[in-house]
Amino acid sequence: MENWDLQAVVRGCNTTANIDEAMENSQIPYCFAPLSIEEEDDFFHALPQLFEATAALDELEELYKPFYPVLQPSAPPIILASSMSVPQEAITVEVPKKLKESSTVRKKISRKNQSKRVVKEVRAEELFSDVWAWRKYGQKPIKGSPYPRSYYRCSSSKGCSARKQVERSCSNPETFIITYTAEHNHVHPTRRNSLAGSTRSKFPSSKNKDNCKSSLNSPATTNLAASIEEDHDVQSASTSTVKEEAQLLLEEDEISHENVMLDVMLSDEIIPSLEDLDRELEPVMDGWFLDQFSDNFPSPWFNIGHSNTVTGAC
DNA sequence: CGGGTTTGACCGGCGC
DNA sequence: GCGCCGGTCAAACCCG
Repeated sequence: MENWDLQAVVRGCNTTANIDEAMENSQIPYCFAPLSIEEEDDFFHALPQLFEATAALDELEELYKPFYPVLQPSAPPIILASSMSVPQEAITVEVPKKLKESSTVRKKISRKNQSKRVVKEVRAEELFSDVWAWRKYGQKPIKGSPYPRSYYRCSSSKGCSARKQVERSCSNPETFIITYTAEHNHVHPTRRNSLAGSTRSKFPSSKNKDNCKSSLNSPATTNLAASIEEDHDVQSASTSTVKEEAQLLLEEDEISHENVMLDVMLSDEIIPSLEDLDRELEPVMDGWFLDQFSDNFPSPWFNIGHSNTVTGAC
């Protein structure tokens, strides 16, 4: 049985001024992996060629912009889908499709939006680490790949045409290829997930005979990750946790004060159970988390709250 | 009831 | 023109 690592916290609010400044000066998209402070210094001093590639990075950043969260002026930067220990590749793909005029407007728009794509390769725990809420609308087996491709559209805002395809990498089954298409037509999502009705367990007891998914219900985003596992016949512990979700929400609360009411509502649902979980699992998880990630994050970020993951009980 | 996932059907693009 | 393939739709169902 394959055990997925806990879904890592891949989005951090780095509040240190030097890091903010470094990120701005370097023109590196926030979605790139965070470095420790020491690594960061080494990074920018030892790689002059990096700055020669600024133009290329600018282009990359431009292509990434649609997927950036729009921050409040006073908000710290968000690191989107950063990698913990695995280098993250992000390439843009110009799709040279000769798109014919479609018979319907809807189809036309849909196809048109595929003219530019952003492809990322991420680990399972990073699949749904962005700030947007995604709703699955399809899944297809792909020829030449043993794994199906799942199709998601943004549910953060009605009418948003942003789409996301998730497919497990053939060459490295531990990673997933995420292809973003189209753009979000709204700014920061009002909620990370549309929660109404979505807190149901992905694994109802009647269908749960084969797996030992955590009984912890978690918001849709978590269920999406679980869905991916199930899609690929992977039995595992829960990859994400309500605890992490709560941490993310707390971070978002710092980012967007306009969402205070919504976050409070969510926190009310989640936090009490988290405290119980925390008491039980903290001794184990703190040690594990520190071992896993303390070397991969700048300490300011890490201090925000490192005990924000929970294992599923398998 | 509303928002989620699942999944078979449908449609357009493309190669032969 | 035909068939394959990928992307999307939408009905059915699930869940709190």
